[in-house]
Amino acid sequence: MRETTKQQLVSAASRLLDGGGQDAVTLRAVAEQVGVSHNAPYRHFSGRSALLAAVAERDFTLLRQAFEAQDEAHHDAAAALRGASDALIAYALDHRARYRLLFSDPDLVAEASLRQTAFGAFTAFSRIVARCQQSRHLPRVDPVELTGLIYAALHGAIDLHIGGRASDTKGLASVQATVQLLFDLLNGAASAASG
Amino acid sequence: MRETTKQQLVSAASRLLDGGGQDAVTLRAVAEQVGVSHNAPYRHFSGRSALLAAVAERDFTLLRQAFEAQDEAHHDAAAALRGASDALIAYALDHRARYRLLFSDPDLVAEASLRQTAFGAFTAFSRIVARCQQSRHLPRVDPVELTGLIYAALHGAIDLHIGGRASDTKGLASVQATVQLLFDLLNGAASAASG
DNA sequence: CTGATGAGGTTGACAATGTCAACGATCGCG
DNA sequence: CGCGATCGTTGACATTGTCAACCTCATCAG
Repeated sequence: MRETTKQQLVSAASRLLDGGGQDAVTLRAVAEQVGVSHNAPYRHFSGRSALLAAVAERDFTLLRQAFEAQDEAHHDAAAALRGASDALIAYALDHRARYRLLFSDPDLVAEASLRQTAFGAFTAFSRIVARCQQSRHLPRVDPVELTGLIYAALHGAIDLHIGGRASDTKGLASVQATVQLLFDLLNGAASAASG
Repeated sequence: MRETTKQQLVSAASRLLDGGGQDAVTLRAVAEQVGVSHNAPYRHFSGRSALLAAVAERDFTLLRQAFEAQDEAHHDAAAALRGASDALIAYALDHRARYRLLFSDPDLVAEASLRQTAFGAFTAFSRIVARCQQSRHLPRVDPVELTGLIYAALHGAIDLHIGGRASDTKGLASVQATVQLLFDLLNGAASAASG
């Protein structure tokens, strides 16, 4: 068996999301892509938002795995942090509408299981941050608070960039430069405190 | 004259946005609130997105004014920065859907004049950041980059909080705590570099 | 074998909504 | 007076999410 209809629906929704944004993801278009009738999705999802939640859940899991992979791939904690950040940035810029769905969609908070999955990605990221604190690349403040700060800065930089709310002149460099600046300054603060 | 129909439409849209989120802002509901027919809005706006853009434009101007007010009200640059941040946070938490419209809506980038207005708010904020650099409360790196970082962290913390993507257990404190941590660490980095 | 059961799919309908087209009033101005 | 513009109205239409009713067919108890 290749892919169940349910999985096909999720894949089709992801594709439409990448192609034309949120508005392009109509249940009817999704159904047509899979080759079923306009009401078939209701056999697998309670409605449109449940389908989008499934897309988000899948991608949050992929992100968590990407973070874990970076954590394991790098002996140097700072390199792991850069790798995880770059992975998130790359995902966001390659799949803007999907990124927005995961991190900014207001209607998605309802599903409790999705919040759990989202928190899983956050937790994987936090482990890398904690390693950086151990190796004194980051200041030794409350690890959860610090992860929250870095995660927020990353998300904010990405989101403002995607939305064209910031300077807008500098392209991809802008996000990476902002994040790099944060890491440099935090590194400076860590050195100041420990040295 | 109290308020032109056009202004009433913008106000009604804001109200609906606050009350029921993006989805509640249907052109028909807006028209009904104002007491005109379902097609009257088209005499003032080219369509739904143009109406939302007008809402965003008005609020961006209000935010810019709030930033400028904080800049002028505080002799201490650090206090001005805190005041401006608190103003943004308060606005965001009081008007979540509106905040999302201004800072995260993907369909709003089209309007060029709106980007200008959004940039105006950013610029007002950047002046406060520059003052903090002068008084050595913030490290003396590129002012635009630093403003971008702080703005991104602020937005990210707010957005993740509104969306319930972060720890979620700590309420309003979470956003303020995250921002405060950033300011403390940046202050530490500034002292390390200059002292 | 048979017949009930349930999962997965289909067709048809409906209400809400954004948008377009055509029509109408009201007022300033030649 | 009459003309045009501004503002508003009514009516219609396509799209879309969603519900209800029906179909089909594999599975499985008896």
